[in-house]
Amino acid sequence: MTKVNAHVTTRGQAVHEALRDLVLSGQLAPGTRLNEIELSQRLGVSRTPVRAALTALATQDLIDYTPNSGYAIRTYSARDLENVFEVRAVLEGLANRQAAEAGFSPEGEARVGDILDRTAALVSGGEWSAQVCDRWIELNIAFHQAINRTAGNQRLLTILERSPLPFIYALRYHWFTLDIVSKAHDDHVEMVAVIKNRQIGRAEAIGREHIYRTTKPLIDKWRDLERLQQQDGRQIADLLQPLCTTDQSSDAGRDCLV
Amino acid sequence: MTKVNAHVTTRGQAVHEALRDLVLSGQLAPGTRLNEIELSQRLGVSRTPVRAALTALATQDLIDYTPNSGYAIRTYSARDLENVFEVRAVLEGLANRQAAEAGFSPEGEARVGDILDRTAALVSGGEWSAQVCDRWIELNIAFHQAINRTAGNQRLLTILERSPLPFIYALRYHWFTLDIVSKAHDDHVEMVAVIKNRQIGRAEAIGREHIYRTTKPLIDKWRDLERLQQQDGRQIADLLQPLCTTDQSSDAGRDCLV
DNA sequence: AGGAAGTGCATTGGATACAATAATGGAGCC
DNA sequence: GGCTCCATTATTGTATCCAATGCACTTCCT
Repeated sequence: MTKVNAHVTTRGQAVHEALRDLVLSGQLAPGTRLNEIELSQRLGVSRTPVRAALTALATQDLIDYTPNSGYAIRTYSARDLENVFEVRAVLEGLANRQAAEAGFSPEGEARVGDILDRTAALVSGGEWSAQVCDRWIELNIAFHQAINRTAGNQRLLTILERSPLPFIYALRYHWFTLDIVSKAHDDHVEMVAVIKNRQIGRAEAIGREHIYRTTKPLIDKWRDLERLQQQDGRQIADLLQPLCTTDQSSDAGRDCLV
Repeated sequence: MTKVNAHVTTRGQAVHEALRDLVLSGQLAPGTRLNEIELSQRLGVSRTPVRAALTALATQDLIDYTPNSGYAIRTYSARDLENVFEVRAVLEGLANRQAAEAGFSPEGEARVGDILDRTAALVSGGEWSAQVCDRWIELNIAFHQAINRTAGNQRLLTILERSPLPFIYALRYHWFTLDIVSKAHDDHVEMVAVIKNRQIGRAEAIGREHIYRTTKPLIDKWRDLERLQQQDGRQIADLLQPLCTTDQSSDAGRDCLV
């Protein structure tokens, strides 16, 4: 789709990004083994850069690694998800607090305002489709990036950007509803106002709460899936399939890197 | 010293641990390039496991990586350090809060009590030497591990254990004084009491403050070094050397892994 | 028939050879 | 004398080969 690989200089990095997207897209069921040879053939490179990428991904906890056995798509329990978001909540709280302490730069304020306007237009439109949802996700990511950048904490920025909401992206059209998205937007508006007013304590609290509120539906849904799994004896992967009917066509066709 | 490598099954993992210790020990000056061939010869393996280890360490932000150029010991500014500890503070706060929510297990409570007793004995002894300091560091790490384990948040545990206080260990004998260590111990005692009483809000606040208090002297010291660097035009590495006169003999002699 | 040991295969781990890139030094030119 | 360009060299990036481990299947023994 887009030519984002301009800054990539080595095959290892290119494979790293490709596999990262593959894992995050949720196209691979949890537990799926990642065969080095298969991946290298699929990507048109040797095993060496594939192994480098797998090492990096495993270090980031995006995939599981078992010595002398290999790599596999990570399996998340509902408890795992809860933990991930609990951590993220306090980190976003910190980001908001530090953003309120630092205050917006003129450019940052303009950018955030622009993002909010676009989001408002999208949400108030009343219609909700896969395209709109994807567009909203983009704006949402851009918004949080802008806030986190305002905080001026490089370390925090790195951690937040490196721990994306995992494979859950596959659930996005079921997770995000117009209702949830509207509430999220209200949160965003309030966050910006509080940061502008330099209300440090409130900024942190709102940042935290925003994550809890937004992710609770997802955790609940995941817990339901776990329950179903135990009742039916089916794998989560099977239960997940019916939800993964979104267009994966756009992601196909990038078998080769060069 | 100890036989900790029992769980290591591949050379790559062994090299990873060895290089990790090397980096964290602070024996290498910031900016020092990590030559793959040199490292492989020094460790008695080929470049392959060395590269795997370097990839992992760079992913963990313990070293810098520049494509087609190589890896180097990371350089921390005082601001970087501050950011690292700001993040750690909120994470330790979360750990304490969740520990207070969960409460101690009988074994956990016994273990924490034991650690506190030993620390109290060490601190109240009144004497302070490199050996005592090292012993205290062990107890300190064990204490925080015990607390973090009580929180029952695997994700949090992983992040905290993977972002150790960087190469600063080299400064430990100058950073930790009997005064600071005593105050830290008082914090620990209070933390345990608050967790036992299930005072959730206080637990979080104390966990945060504990990190801020403990690390502030280090950040100040680092900032002084930066100032000296600008005045004298000398590199931080040079200014750091006089402080690194601790016994490095114990770390020598592990040139070969097997 | 059930279990345990052994054999063969698939896959990962490690070493080495080769290619590509960047840094360094010197020589030539302005 | 200084600057630029080119060539050489050192180092990283990639591919391939070999070794070692683990797993599954078979087979044999009880």
